[in-house]
Amino acid sequence: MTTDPDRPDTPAARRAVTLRTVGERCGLHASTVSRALRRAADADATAARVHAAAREVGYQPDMVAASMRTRRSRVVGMLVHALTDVVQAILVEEVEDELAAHGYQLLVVNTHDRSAVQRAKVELMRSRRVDGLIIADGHVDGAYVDWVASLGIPYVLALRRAGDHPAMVGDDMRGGELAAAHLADLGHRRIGLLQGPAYASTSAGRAAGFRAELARRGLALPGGLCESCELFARGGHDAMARLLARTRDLTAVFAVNDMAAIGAIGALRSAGLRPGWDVAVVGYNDLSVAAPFGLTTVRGRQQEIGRLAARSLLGALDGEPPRTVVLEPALVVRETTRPPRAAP
Amino acid sequence: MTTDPDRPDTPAARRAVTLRTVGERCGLHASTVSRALRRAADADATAARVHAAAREVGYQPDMVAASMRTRRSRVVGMLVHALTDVVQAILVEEVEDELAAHGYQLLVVNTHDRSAVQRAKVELMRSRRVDGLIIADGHVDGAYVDWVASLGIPYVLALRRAGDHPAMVGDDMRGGELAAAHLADLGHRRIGLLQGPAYASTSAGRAAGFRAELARRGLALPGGLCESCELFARGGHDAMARLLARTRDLTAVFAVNDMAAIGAIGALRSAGLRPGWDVAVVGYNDLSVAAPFGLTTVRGRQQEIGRLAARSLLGALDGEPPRTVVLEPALVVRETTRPPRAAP
DNA sequence: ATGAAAGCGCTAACAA
DNA sequence: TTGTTAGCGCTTTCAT
Repeated sequence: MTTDPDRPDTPAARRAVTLRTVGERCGLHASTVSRALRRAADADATAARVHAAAREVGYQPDMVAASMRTRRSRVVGMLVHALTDVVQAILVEEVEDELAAHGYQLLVVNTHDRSAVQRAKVELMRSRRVDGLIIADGHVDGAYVDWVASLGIPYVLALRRAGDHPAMVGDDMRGGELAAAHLADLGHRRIGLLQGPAYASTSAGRAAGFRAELARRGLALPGGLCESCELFARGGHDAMARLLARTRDLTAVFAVNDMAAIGAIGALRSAGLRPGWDVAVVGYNDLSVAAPFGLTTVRGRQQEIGRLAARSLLGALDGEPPRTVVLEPALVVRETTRPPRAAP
Repeated sequence: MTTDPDRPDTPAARRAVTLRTVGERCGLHASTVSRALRRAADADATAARVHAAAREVGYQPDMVAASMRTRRSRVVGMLVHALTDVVQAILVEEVEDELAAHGYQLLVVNTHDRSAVQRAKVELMRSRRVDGLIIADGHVDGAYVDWVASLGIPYVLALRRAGDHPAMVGDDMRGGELAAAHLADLGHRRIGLLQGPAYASTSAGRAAGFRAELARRGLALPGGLCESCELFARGGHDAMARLLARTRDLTAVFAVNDMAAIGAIGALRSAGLRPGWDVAVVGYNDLSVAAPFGLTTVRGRQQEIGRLAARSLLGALDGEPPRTVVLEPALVVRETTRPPRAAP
């Protein structure tokens, strides 16, 4: 292989192609090259010359070096509790797309909602000099987010709120009300609730709104009709099974997210009950799995939340203080909700 | 606020706490501090002293600077086609956990399986000086991965294979055979196929194995019983609907992934057919949604694939050449497969 | 407009 | 063991 040290432009032979390399190629100083490269290729004669030379020697900017010098990494950190929660995955996907469109990259971490992990990973990301943080695993007790805020790094919450920290969220309380109102309007009176962890404002808000709306209608939730569960299919399945083991005297159930609802549907079928006909089911989020299941649900608007969170953080990096945005939910009625068999 | 420039140890007042700061604090040179900090806090007297001083001044290593100096970023890049594909999310989650346990961080990008995006993002990650790449969006036509390989950066494929590039995958061909054998053994003769994109070795392999096993039994797939679809719920739903619009003369269907199978189940129900009883359904991956649906499926072992990919890349970073590992699939029989109504 | 020089924070050679 | 020095590749004064 002919490896001329003066022209290391075959990809395999490349070694440290820097601004200096480009400069030598076109007889200019590295600093001039740096400036010219920031201009468009057709801005002026030198810019054109420099861009051409850069291409010829296969120059690739070293963003690590640039980060070091400018103190801006153009990397954003994002904390999720688990990527396998489809809602969190949607957020990450939207955030990554939006950031990429603005020249930023994304460092994601799973925290499994464990506070020691949350803090450790924030520290790690700060070591990496991320420009800002998107927090999708916030806890209502503000300790964690308060701490992040105290670090002085730009941040914004997504999906879940915590205290008065800037957050892009859905109106979960309102969504819970919509679910309750819908079932009550259909004539249901004994309605079960599958709720999630209290530390997540999403599940807590939905459950609270649901209970409040029922109470407003004089239908306060009977004690035995509430189960806590983890918000994925198996969790919803098991919780519904436990509930049914205790009583079958119910005609509807609201699960605070779609996966739990789908699990519940499975449990109903196993128990010989037909979802929709024997027991109405309402979920939350309107994931794409909801439609083929005919699941009545509440639109969670997580794509928009992801986009907004990314844009909001980008804004914060430009000095605009982030504000909280609350998106209005909407009920999506499908086949799993019908009036009770023996409507009053 | 009292901001003593000599002791900027209140978090709010912190500004550039470097090794020098720590050194000044304990009367040692920055390089000595650097070395001491790499030792355990209880290794020796100076180590203890330095660790204490570092804690006092709130020192946090600057990994950007370290990367620049060492030419190792301790960041790994990962390419997925979409995070909202649960299988990809599982891979990312496992990879992130495994990398974190070894002090590495993860930069994820969505490529939507578009080759221009794949290349652009690989370049971006290289600019960021990632130590290696995990490719979960490989295409069977090797062009993309061949190109990555030519860059000389350590890499390993996950889930999908391409040419002879090192990959951690399931035996998709074998899995397709298992599905076909199971349905044929139950007595099904007219079996439909919902296949995915040909560029993914996963769907292509499963479909090929399925067809091969049927052929081996003299049950070659009738032309009208095959539909291509996008591998998520809506895609499976629509494909099944198209298939049913053409003919109802089938007693079983194999979808190359669970989400498509679930969509197909929805379409069957809409058409007044009972999944399992009127038309048997087999999926692929054994996602957690499969169980509450009673979906018969093939275990895809994506958690293991993610772990292996991460470990394999980590090994590659230590100089061990990665090897291809193929995991054996297993059939998981549930309620959506029964013998045909009028078994021959 | 371009060049020279400095320096971001770290680590690795080398020297003491 | 500890200190000194140099330099990773870039951007940004400052001079020219």
